[in-house]
Amino acid sequence: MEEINELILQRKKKLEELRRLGIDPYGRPYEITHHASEIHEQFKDWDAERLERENITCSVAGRIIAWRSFGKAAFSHLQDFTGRIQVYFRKDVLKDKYSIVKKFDIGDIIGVRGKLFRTKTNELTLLVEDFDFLTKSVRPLPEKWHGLRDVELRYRQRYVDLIVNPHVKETFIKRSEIIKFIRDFLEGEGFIEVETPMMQPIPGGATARPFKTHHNALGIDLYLRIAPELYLKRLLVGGFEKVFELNKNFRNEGISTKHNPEFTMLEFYVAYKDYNFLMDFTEKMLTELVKKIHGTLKIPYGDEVLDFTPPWKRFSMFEAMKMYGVPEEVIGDYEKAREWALKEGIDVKDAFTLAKVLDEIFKEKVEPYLIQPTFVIDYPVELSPLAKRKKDAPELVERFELFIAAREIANAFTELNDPEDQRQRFMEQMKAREMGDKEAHLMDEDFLRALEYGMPPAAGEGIGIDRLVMVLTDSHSIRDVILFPQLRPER
RNA sequence: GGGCCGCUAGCUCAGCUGGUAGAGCAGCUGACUCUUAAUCAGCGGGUCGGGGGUUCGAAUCCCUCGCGGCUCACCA
Repeated sequence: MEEINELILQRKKKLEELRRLGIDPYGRPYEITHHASEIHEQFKDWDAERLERENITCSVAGRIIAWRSFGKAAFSHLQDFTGRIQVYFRKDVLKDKYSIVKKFDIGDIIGVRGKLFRTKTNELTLLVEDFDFLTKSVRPLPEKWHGLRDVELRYRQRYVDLIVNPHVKETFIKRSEIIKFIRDFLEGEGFIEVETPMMQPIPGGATARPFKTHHNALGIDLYLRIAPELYLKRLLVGGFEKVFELNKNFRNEGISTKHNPEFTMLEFYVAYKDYNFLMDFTEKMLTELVKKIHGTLKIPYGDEVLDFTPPWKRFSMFEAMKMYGVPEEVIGDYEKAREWALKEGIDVKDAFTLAKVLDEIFKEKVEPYLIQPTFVIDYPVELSPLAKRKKDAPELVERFELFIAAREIANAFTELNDPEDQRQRFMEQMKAREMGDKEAHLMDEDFLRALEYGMPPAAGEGIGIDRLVMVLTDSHSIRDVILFPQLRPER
């Protein structure tokens, strides 16, 4: 995309002038002694006299983000990954080389070396004694006060967003810390990280529509996975007792502030445990995570304060519904439930069973109010074709969902390991699919074969990492926690 | 996919009931060796998202297409 723009032409002209002066505008490695924040950290308590006396020389490299020039001297701020540092150029120090300084533009990347001092206003500053030109920037950056506001540009040109909007970088650093913490925590608990197919012949493990692709050499269609679940459970059959996978899933559905077509999911499985164990485990893992990231268990989210202090509330799905005003008789009767839902203005036109109607009512009447961390447990079997039935209530399964800030953050259950029951559940899903439910699960004979070899009793959980990061970074769109969210191509 | 809102200079934004497209920052030229939204003087910069229509005349009104945001529906 070659555009003719006066500002770009001016900068390209300066680039040629640099070449004429013998400067490589796209430079070489540069040896630094400090990052910007390290200088501030190390010398924050040093006053002007001490800096003068001890004659500290250091070198930093970064992008010029501010420029104030006075003819024979200039102040600038350099920005590196860690922060900003003021630097000071003087003609009497740099002599002939000062003519190059005059060619600098905001956005250029340079390396500087010199003495630290404090200005009249006490700002820690580097008096440049020598510098190397490292990279010419031929495109003008957004302006210094307002930065880049246009959300479309922020997502399309995330590189610019990252340069000029500091909190964006902080969010993604936090994201990295969150993921690292989870990996470390699970490994500390004896879990093994595995990688299972992203391209699957039968997309399973979730109710969702997949992306389809094609393998030429094999001559088969494949699907980008909607979940790794069925493969991870095959590993339980194979003898793994604690496994996890932390990677992307793909779902061919709408895009919204809570949905990106590719998103990051943690799934982990533990043999010989049930969903009660997972609730305690999740509470422990997330509590420690929040403490690590925020240093406290009470964190802001929009206008709310989320309090992660354990123990978290635990209600059954039906209890929760009653608590939020759903009449008891509605919960046990399809016709009554449907009637009540319609009266309340809830869309149940595609809900042909009691469980589906109750699910709709729950989403409308309960979910929006689950601000504080809350486990909702014991779901209808029909909504959970891979979960084990409750012993004393076989129409329910041992399953929980964790809600935080009215978002489903985790979904977990005691795994169904009876191959005959599993086959029945698949059959029912096939029936639903024939009725037009495009998201119903597909029959997976190989998975059933694996169960027939025997999968130990186990519990498994999925945690939506992007949503968790949203909650922990006070982000209100999933696009703010995904570096390059999916957009329509530019035209 | 539906509804609402937006798209004007590199960036952030004005532009009224249709009448010669503006500001700030950034840029260019000049002055200036402790500034930090530096200052002072001068200058340049536009397919007003694209296309079509109405009109003597359209950034402005109408139609259409594109891209985005919010929201509803589906989902995690």
